Amino acid sequence: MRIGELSRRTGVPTRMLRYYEEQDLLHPERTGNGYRVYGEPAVYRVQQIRGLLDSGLTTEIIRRILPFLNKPDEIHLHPECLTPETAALLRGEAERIQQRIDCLARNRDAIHAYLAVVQPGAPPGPPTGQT
Amino acid sequence: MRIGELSRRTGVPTRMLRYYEEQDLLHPERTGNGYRVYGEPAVYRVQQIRGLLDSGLTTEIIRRILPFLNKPDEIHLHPECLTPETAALLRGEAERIQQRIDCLARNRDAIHAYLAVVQPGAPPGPPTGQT
DNA sequence: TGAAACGTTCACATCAATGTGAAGGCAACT
DNA sequence: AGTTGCCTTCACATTGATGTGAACGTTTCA
Repeated sequence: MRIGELSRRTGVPTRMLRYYEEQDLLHPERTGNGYRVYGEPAVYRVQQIRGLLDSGLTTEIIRRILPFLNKPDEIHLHPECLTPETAALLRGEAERIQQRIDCLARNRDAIHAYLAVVQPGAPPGPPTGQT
Repeated sequence: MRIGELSRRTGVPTRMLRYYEEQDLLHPERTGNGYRVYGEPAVYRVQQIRGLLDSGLTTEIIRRILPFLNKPDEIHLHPECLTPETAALLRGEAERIQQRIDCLARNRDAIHAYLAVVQPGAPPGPPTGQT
């Protein structure tokens, strides 16, 4: 698919898709006339990038860990490609990610606890409780 | 304590502490000569702000949810203070936070799965495994 | 008293992510 | 052929979070 369709399917402006490519996060093919062409997996990949950016990771970090973030059933990188430095980087980032998770979970719980106190009877789950 | 000590104890530059105040996230007292004076709870509050900022929340969002993020044992806001709009905001933000958590957890797991495949024998936990 | 360490405000600079628009080529359909 | 819509690159602007420094008052301590 071309950039427009990818944009529509992900909700990410084309400007950003080009930016992510410039940042080495996406690597679309090109047709004869220079148009970018993306494969189907690009949709998930873009969503993944967006989620990580939204969670405070920088494009630089994402670029470095993205190659290792695929499903284990499609591990294409041979272990030889993993230098000790890279392993340390991955462990370090996993830890920083965990810290974010802890912080977010703490505050999510605090919000739910507050709502539970002032509005007993509304479950903390998906139901928005409009009615 | 004054701004310098708070900075030392949190690792956050004084510049940022002043900025957070400008953004209405901190509200220190002032001494006669204009010096900011922070209470002990400010330490935790600054760490909380940092964690949330680091996790992708903006100062604007933090400002709006911060009053509700304290321990339930010190709930000072009467339920009357909670308008339906505020409740909806809180639920919405809790959901956005949950999405971040899910995304981060997914990718943390992917990193651990990768490490487990290429380096069997190293636990995914805290031990950095330098030796 | 004078230096050192701290505080204040104000202002300008940077950096990453994103918005926006110009100028032009390509594709499809009427 | 012309119009409409998508694509290209280039470039400048904005926004939020930070860095940095000037100019100046305060506290502390030798």
